[in-house]
Amino acid sequence: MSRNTAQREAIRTVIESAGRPLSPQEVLDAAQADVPGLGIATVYRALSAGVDEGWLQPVELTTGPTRYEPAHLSHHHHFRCNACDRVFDLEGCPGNLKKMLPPGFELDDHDIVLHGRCADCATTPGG
Amino acid sequence: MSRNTAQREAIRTVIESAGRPLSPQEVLDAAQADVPGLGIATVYRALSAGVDEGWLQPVELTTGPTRYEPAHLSHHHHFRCNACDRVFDLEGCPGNLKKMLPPGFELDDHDIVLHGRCADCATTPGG
DNA sequence: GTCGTTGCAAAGATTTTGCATTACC
DNA sequence: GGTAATGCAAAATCTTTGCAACGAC
Repeated sequence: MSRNTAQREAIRTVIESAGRPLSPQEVLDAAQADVPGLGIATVYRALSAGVDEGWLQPVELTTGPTRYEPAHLSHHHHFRCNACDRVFDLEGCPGNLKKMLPPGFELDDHDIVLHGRCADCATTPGG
Repeated sequence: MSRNTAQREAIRTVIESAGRPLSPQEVLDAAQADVPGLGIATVYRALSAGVDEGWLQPVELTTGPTRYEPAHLSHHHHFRCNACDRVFDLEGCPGNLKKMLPPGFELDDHDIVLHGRCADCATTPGG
């Protein structure tokens, strides 16, 4: 039976309120505001526990470390900003990807990652 | 000026004849048939040099290490087999991904990775 | 009090770098 | 012969694990 520690509560709150997928390091940086002594190993363990418990899902990207976001979100894809390295959720899905498969291949799942500049960075002249 | 060493020639031959993107470890395993003493560091350096020289491109996937394939291939996407861990090239592209972007976001590039079982593994009963 | 959780540090795994030696041009 | 490239091993980065101490229930 899992316990409600200050560390895990802080980690969960950070993820639920982020509005976008976070990397373990981003989770650590944000959660340390609540729990100063928090260690990165605890973050990894809490993320792993969250996935096991079902409320958290990993977001595998083509760039950088795995991010994590709440599992209650419906099917969607992701955008990574080349300037600030943040990842954002996108709505919609092109669908009909089976037509890309060679004969005999079976499709289970798919990932789509768009790259570019987020609204914040697109309006920044120098960045 | 770069030199034509047996190591780099073996590495390049392996990649050009593979027909699918290879990981550094796959390149090492295959190229060691030609150059027995080949080391992994040499593979990484040769791959990096190939990207710099323009004939090689990295394939970033949502799972596992970066793969590499020849740069002369036209726009395409990838399929990773969950059973044998190999990656295959796919033809086609859904296109019209801009409609997924939130307001103010700028699209530079995109990756699509399909997951499932390749033709070889789909017909294997137990695998 | 029990036992899941934590924080530190050490260990893995993957990729990069330092350096003396090798070998292409 | 000059110098890019190699191979080994050490380092760097990211993630996992061991273990003694802590603290939720």
